[in-house]
Amino acid sequence: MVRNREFDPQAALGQVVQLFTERGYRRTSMEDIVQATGVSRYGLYGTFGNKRELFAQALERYADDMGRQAFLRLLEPDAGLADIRRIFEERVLDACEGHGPRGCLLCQTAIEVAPHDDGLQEVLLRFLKRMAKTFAVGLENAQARGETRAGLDPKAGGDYLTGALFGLIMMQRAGFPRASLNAFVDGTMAAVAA
Amino acid sequence: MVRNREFDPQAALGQVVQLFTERGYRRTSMEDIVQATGVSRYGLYGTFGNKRELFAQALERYADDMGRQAFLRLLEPDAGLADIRRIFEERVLDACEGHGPRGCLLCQTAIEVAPHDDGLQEVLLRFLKRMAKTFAVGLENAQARGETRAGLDPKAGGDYLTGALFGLIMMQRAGFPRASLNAFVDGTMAAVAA
DNA sequence: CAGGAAGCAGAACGCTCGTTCTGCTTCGGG
DNA sequence: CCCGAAGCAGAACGAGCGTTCTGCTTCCTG
Repeated sequence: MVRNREFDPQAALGQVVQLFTERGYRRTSMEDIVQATGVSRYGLYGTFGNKRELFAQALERYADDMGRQAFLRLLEPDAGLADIRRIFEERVLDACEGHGPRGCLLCQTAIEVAPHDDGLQEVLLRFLKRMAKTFAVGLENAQARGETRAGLDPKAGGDYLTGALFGLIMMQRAGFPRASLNAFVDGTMAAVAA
Repeated sequence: MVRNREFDPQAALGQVVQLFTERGYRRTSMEDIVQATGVSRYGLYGTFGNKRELFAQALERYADDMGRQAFLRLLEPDAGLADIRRIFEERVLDACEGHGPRGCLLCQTAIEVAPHDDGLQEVLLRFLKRMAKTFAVGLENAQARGETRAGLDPKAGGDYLTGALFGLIMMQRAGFPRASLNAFVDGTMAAVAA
């Protein structure tokens, strides 16, 4: 060990996440990644392995960030439906304020990669199951305060909200106007609210 | 005009739809299409144009079939929530009975193609708007018979159901078990039912 | 029945991709 | 202070892609 690395792997991985999220797996070339991160091929292959492994690490990173930023508050006992709604609304705002729809790496993976890569399919499903469980905990908290509709099973509701979030993201990517996205969020909340 | 074509363009396009639906745009090569359809490159380029135009025609065909097969009955006056539910349930059965998840060309387009191709984005959005409108008509019919939840706006509900259908398909592609898919369908119907 | 326009199969072309290799630069340890 | 392990930039390679071209076959038309 003599010469030191000139780049920060975590920062580079963050930019890789963004690239894959916007363009998907096949449309993002290693050359694109070299350009965007400023890291040499040598550095990329030495630090992250090949393209597939790099994608896997980006996926892991994306899911971790998502869990930390958006979903953490659902685990607190005073969380409620408002916090669930906020996750959906932030997603809407995120795309409308920002420079066009930013996409979602989990969706990209589900559609483009997972059906052709059993390993990544397993990883993806693990993240989604965790997301569904977190939603379920949020619903339990909401239920304890009587916010949810009668007869709602929190576990089933967690699966439902997970799918609904992806439906929203899909509408975004397809180019639906903001009014339609808001209608979707309202409909989703109507499915679980009292 | 002397020598006759040896293939049926409509039959070939049907197989192309299947290929793009399963593998997506980038993962499907013209060589794959030649192999699957048995049509020569000459025939493909002469009849359909290049790959992008072929995809556009496959998308058109897919949306037409979808509209004809699943959505037509929603337009009849005696249609109701049961018919809407059946669209979702058929989608669930389709993937579970069949040979693995078949995917959805509209989802593939929304995720993989539309964000990078304004023309196809417009085509896609046109189909989805039509789908939302058809759902809305179905909801109006259901509303007239008092099946829908109080205060439901059929137009907003149509947008909601469109996004929900894509959420379901995404869950399918991600590998969610059938129980989760059923939970999603139940949740979706709970959002619109009385 | 013969000419030729149109369809066919497959070779070929130019390009881009993921990955590896090469020669140079850096800088801690003896 | 200099040796060499490790990082760097970019050339290079083999494979696969979308597309076009070539030589042959078919069969309607006059």
